[in-house]
Amino acid sequence: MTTATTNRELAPRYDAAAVEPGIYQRWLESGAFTPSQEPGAERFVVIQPPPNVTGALHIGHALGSTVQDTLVRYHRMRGDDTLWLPGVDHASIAAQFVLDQIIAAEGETRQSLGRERYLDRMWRFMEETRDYIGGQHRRLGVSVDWTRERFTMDEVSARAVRTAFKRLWDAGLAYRGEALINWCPRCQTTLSDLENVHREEVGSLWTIRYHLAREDGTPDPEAWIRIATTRPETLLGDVAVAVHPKDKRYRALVGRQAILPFLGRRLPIVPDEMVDRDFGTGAVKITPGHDPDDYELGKRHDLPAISILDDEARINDNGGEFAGLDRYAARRTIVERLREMGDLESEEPHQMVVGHCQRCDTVVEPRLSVQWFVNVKPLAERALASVHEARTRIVPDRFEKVYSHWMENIHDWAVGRQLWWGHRIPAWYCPDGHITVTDALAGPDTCAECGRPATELTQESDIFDTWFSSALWPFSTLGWPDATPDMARFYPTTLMETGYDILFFWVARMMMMGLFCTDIEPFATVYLHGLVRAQGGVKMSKTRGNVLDPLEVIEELGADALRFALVVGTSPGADQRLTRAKLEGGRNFSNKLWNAARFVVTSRPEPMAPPSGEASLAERWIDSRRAATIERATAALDGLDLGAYVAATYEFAWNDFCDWFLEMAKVEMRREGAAASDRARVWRCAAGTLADMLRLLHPILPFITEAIWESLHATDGQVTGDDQLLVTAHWPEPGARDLDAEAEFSGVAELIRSIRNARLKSGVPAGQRVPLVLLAQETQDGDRAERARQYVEALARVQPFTIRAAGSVRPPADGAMPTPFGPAWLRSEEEEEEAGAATQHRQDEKERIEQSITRLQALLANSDFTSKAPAEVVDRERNRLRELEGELRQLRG
RNA sequence: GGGCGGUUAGCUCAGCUGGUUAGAGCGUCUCGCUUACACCGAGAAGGUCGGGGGUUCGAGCCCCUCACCGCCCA
Repeated sequence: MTTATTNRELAPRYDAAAVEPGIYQRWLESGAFTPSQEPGAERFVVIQPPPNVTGALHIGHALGSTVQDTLVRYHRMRGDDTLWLPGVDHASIAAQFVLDQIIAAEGETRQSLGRERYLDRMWRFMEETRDYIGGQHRRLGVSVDWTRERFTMDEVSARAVRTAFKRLWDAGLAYRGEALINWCPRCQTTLSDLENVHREEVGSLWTIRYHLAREDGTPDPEAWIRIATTRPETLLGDVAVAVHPKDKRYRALVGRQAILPFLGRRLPIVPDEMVDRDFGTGAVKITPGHDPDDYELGKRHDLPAISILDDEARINDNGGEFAGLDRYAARRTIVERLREMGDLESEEPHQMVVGHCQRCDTVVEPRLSVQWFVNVKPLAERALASVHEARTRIVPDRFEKVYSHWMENIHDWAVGRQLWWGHRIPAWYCPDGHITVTDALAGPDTCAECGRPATELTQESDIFDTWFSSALWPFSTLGWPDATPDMARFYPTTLMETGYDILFFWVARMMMMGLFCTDIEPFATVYLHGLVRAQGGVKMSKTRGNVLDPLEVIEELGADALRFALVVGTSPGADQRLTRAKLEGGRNFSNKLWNAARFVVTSRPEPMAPPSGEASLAERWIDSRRAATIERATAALDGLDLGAYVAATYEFAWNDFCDWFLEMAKVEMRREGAAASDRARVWRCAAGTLADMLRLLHPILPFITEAIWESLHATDGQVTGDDQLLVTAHWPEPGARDLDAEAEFSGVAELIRSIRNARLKSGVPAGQRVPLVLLAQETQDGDRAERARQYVEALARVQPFTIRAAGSVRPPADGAMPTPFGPAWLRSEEEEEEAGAATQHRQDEKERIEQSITRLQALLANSDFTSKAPAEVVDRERNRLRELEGELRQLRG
């Protein structure tokens, strides 16, 4: 019957690269990823965090997608109405950063192309990267519903953005106003506080003399106040000098004026509590146009704010003779000039914190500007209550504190960006200064205040911060603001899975905007995963050259291996190190499964007799282990603990199924004279267990389990049932545990392990069969040992295996090894020679047992323990002591 | 400065509401091609659970304190 075997021929090594792509195609064709409406089914809805269209997915994306896919596949198998909706984010500042570099290589700039051509170019660029990202996702195996794929720049999203903004405007929460904002001179745009990344740097602290003004307003060459600054170039924008009101050194100077070098401006010396007396000289220059603290102080003292820098951080016309110099050139020049004038007292190295552009790392410039803001305080209050009142749960829960702290100290959100790629703010200005905000995609017909026709209105050129559209993602993707069927069916969503590093950027804002727009929390649970680091705990970065490209890993080791490695041994919210060894562990596990399946598939009895007869110990035991594993795995997945889920299924597959059950099943199936019906029954058990194992492992290892499922289905359709594809097969039910079988098995396994150990210690060649005598303690031990005979003989290579009743034979003079059934020794009854090496082993054993006995006796003699500890704990210790005493008796023979 | 997390075997990490002798993978050592798998099998060695103090019959787990590493916020 060669046809059957060639049909099922499987290579001895699993080749993931050859198998995986075809499987993904089959899933797509089956439509498995599109939710099938099951009336009354539980819902499980995940909206995928949209990766930036700017580049490729990195290993962090792979982690998020693996976690989501694992949970989604699990819920799909449970029969839930499951939707995982994919999409990408337009990432305006990041996208422009990348595209600017591309066109720079062609000798173009954003400005030289102009807005329209630049945006055309952007759309083309985006199509390419989007395809690449989609391809990466497919290789990873994501079971997203591609028919619902969204983009933050598509029209549905555009409507959502406009509608949300209009509502904020109508509610008085959106406003346009002047404020000191974070400006990136390279990206040429405002940044939100979150995009301004603070970092410690070593700079200088300069001490400068500001001469005091004489009566006639001219500087007094003999009198000055010493101010300390880290940014001398900003003195061009100084409007005052501030000192602490209680600082005795300067009390006499308060109310007088100093003269600004170069420009001659009179600077009042003002008292303010903000000033740190211990910093520098205790006197600080005040530059409201270029420092947030000074800006606040300026408002308190009614001081003007002067801007001295242009868009590119060059000194503007307010800087007099320094106009046109770059900020750093201006700093050098000004310091030099002060030195020449004798007004520079000192320059010292100074540790300070400097803000950098999150995207391009340029030093951010605080700058006075008119901007669009959203007052998010009222939204934050609701978002805070949602978490406090547990309508949304954050996992792990320690992040609730981080979330709360941020929400409680929230600042207005600068939502405008001076960029081109993004949603343009839907505000129109009329020549009279009126502002019209509309949610109509076509724009307003007339000025909302004076009725001027649209032709006379001009639209705001700023666009929205990308995170503004991202904040609407959980419902804009489902068709909001329209009451679409998907909104009704899938909103609010079940789970938001993302990295803790964007808790503020994104999760917090989704909560706020979700509540504001839809009056309900956008998701029930937020699951935050940790960072994936390289070996040694360092961040992966291109400059370090330690990045792992998901596609390369997938091509070399398989998507399943990558998925496994990303989840094994992790706990929620914790950072992890991804190493080569872990990835290989994933591949090795795949190969193990492959070979176990290969054995099952190829060992099917041909022809197949009707299975019958009583289940063997191996069958009863593996059934019970399977039940236990299903319980563990299910509980772990329900608790979002993927590390525990993988551990449970891995142990079951490798230790229980492969190492023990299959070896025992071989014994039964290969036993000479075994009835065909027994062989059939054992095989069905093996195949059925394998099938459930595949179900259990499918969420984390979707490709290989599907591949094996296919061959199992072809081998014996009865095992796989009606389910042609594993992806839509049902999650297994635990069934009953068989604790008797588990107890009996552990005795047998213990016996086998003892014999193997003794063999090795005695130097018996591995292939050689050894005689073994077992002295059964009690009659039932003899029965159990007899039942275990076939396993012991095969798995411990024993021949002959002699079982005797206690007292019928004398153990050898050097003692015996203790086993759960009684003392045993590796000699036939006739043999009397010493197995010398074993003696030391037994001596070690004896000492170990005696120590434990002493410890337990002391414990049980302690009346505090016996009276205060729970009864079952005390009983357990008593039993343990009894067992140990038994073992010791055996050892002594 | 405030907050959070971490410190468990050589490495990477688990360890549930405190309850037997603290586990896994990799690595190491000893055997082994026993017809699923050497990307494997069998066996073994390896830990004063960061230091100190406390609570408790009992602490890797709870409390206090110190040290070091990392992150977030200001």
